[in-house]
Amino acid sequence: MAAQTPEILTGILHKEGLRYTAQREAVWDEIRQSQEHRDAEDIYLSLRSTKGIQVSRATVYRTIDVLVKNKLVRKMDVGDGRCRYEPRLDDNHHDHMICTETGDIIEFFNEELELLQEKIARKHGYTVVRHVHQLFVKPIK
Amino acid sequence: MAAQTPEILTGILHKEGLRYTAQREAVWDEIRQSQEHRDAEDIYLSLRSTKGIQVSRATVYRTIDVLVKNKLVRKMDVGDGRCRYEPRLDDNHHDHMICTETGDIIEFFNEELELLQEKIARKHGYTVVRHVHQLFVKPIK
DNA sequence: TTCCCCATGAGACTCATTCTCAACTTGGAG
DNA sequence: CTCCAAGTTGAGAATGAGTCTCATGGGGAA
Repeated sequence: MAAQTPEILTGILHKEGLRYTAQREAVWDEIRQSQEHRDAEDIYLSLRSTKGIQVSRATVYRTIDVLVKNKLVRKMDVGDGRCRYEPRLDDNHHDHMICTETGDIIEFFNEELELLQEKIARKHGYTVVRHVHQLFVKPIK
Repeated sequence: MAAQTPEILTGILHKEGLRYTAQREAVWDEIRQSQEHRDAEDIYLSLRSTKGIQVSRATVYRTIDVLVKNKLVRKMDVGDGRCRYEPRLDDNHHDHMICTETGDIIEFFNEELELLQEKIARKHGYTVVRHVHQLFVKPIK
């Protein structure tokens, strides 16, 4: 699976008529190697400072767009003005729980919940295209 | 109920140590009288152009903050860069369904869903403080 | 090698929202 | 009634994430 990773990116870039460049690879690697839910500035700074890779904010954003469009990366808007990104490789759908005290982001998935959403939409004559579901929670003492 | 409305605002302002001003009343009236999910610019322009009330953007935002804090208004982030506001008077909690084709916003409430969320949070040692749940939907043909 | 188109970076730009600060009100104290 | 300290306001500057521009840089095909 890990061995396939580069091909996943090249395949997508090819499909989009885009070239495989060092910057695009670096951005994808940076997101892929992290389990965190990071914002664009984080990714940009990490590439630059920590890894010393020459890349611009514009390229980071542009590359992320491609990755999101092709489902290699999930984009989430926590409502604080900065979007977070997480790798979506071998990804099973899940939603997020955000701890209001620590900022921790916990992933969760519940089949029943998914079915219920579709059921609700249908009741109104719709079908669910996508959804945003975030639980802002606090620890039980 | 309608007769109580002014007192609701004065009470809240008093509790917050704020004065009851024409601008604050106008902003609350504007939001209260509408069933729509409107953005700040909408509210601002409506107050100015349509009703000819002298008010600034800063005051609109400042007043909305107070109203949101005191649960007279609900703030929702649809993810398109502008927050929407809706009155919360006599409000029963509900979530939103956004039609991806028309932009229509439909409200819904489902008890089972609410319980399920709390159950999920508890499973992780948390309790739900608030949540964001938006279904992006399209009509069934 | 040449040509052409794609890719990139720096910085300008957008746009919602927040902040600043001087001018204005106002509720009370006296 | 008058005055003052404190709360309010508006205009516009500032902020900040994200997007756009455009001149420069490469890379691949013939």
